[in-house]
Amino acid sequence: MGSKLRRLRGERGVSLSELSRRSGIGKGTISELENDRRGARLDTLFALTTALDAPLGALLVDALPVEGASVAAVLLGRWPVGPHLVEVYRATLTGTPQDSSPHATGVEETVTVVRGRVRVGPSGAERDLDAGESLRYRGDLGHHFRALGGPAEVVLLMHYPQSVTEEGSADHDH
Amino acid sequence: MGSKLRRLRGERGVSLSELSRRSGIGKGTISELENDRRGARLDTLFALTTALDAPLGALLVDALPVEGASVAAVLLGRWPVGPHLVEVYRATLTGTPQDSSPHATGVEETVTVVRGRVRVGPSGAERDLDAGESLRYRGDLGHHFRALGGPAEVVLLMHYPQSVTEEGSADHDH
DNA sequence: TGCTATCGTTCTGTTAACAGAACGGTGGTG
DNA sequence: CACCACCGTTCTGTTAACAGAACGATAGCA
Repeated sequence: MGSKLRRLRGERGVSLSELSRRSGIGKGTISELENDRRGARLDTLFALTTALDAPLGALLVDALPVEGASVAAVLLGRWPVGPHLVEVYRATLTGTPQDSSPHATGVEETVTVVRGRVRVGPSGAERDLDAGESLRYRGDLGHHFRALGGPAEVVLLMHYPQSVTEEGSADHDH
Repeated sequence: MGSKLRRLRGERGVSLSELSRRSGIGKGTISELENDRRGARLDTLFALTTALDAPLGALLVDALPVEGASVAAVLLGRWPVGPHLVEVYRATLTGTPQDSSPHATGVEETVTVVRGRVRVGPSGAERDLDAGESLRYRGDLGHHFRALGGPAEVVLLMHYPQSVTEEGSADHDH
């Protein structure tokens, strides 16, 4: 978790001391959190993410592992639906085209565009979506992501046929 | 937060002592958490939600306030997109038809069905959706939710024209 | 070269989150 | 009634999360 906090702070270009000032959390505390020398209380994490203008989830879960440099994704939720598993991501797409290698068989994806314009879909059958539009396609074929014009934001719903993924941990090893 | 934990535990029909056994968290601890006599550490909340087979978010955020008895919704994420505000909910619909009074003007909703079959849309223009299908409609008109057959599960994306809603808090009053 | 500012880490004392025991309350059974 | 099993709350001692000070390191500037 500490690495996520450090990365988040780095992205914002904010020093540890300044984050301490903004959030009201002692800077020794933040330092030890970033170095995984401590677990954190919920209110502490909330104060930090608020000061960094980030959702709490950014610290709690891992980014989508399969996607590449032009997709930054944050897991919003994951739960079982019968024998299946559903994951919801909030993702930001940059202009660079992004090939996504096929996922496990049976995976279906639903993309809903929140901002911008996106070209997405299985290779050879891409479609262009404007903000507000949705597209559903099979994720077990190769497919593309690409923002048209400026950067775009989408909500990505992944539907896995069985819960092969292991349950996430609070990674509080200490 | 304590009330959410207590409600969650009640829904599962599990006693405080048994939750303590399952989660490895002392039952005095759980009792005081439920009565808001304490703040919690992240690893504690994670152990509890895991034992209750619920997502962490179920404890952190409030349920959708506008909807009624036949819709149980959990906020998965909320973030600003330019001047707008986007919210993503995971919702469970029971068979009873649910009228939703119009939201503020400009609100758009996107429903993606995850499980079951759902009749949804603005009054007079409902459509039936199977698992995997999506529908987008204006939320500032009256509209209906209704599971067909068994209970259904959907992901609900709300798109507000401006961020009127206040920022959530970790409600750690103490 | 000093002086100062800011960085991130480590140290110190306080506070509170925690486990587990002790407690009172309630319902079932002989 | 006594006895028992379990419930949820309150109490007690330990541990660690926290604020803030002290520290060394690095950089800018006269």
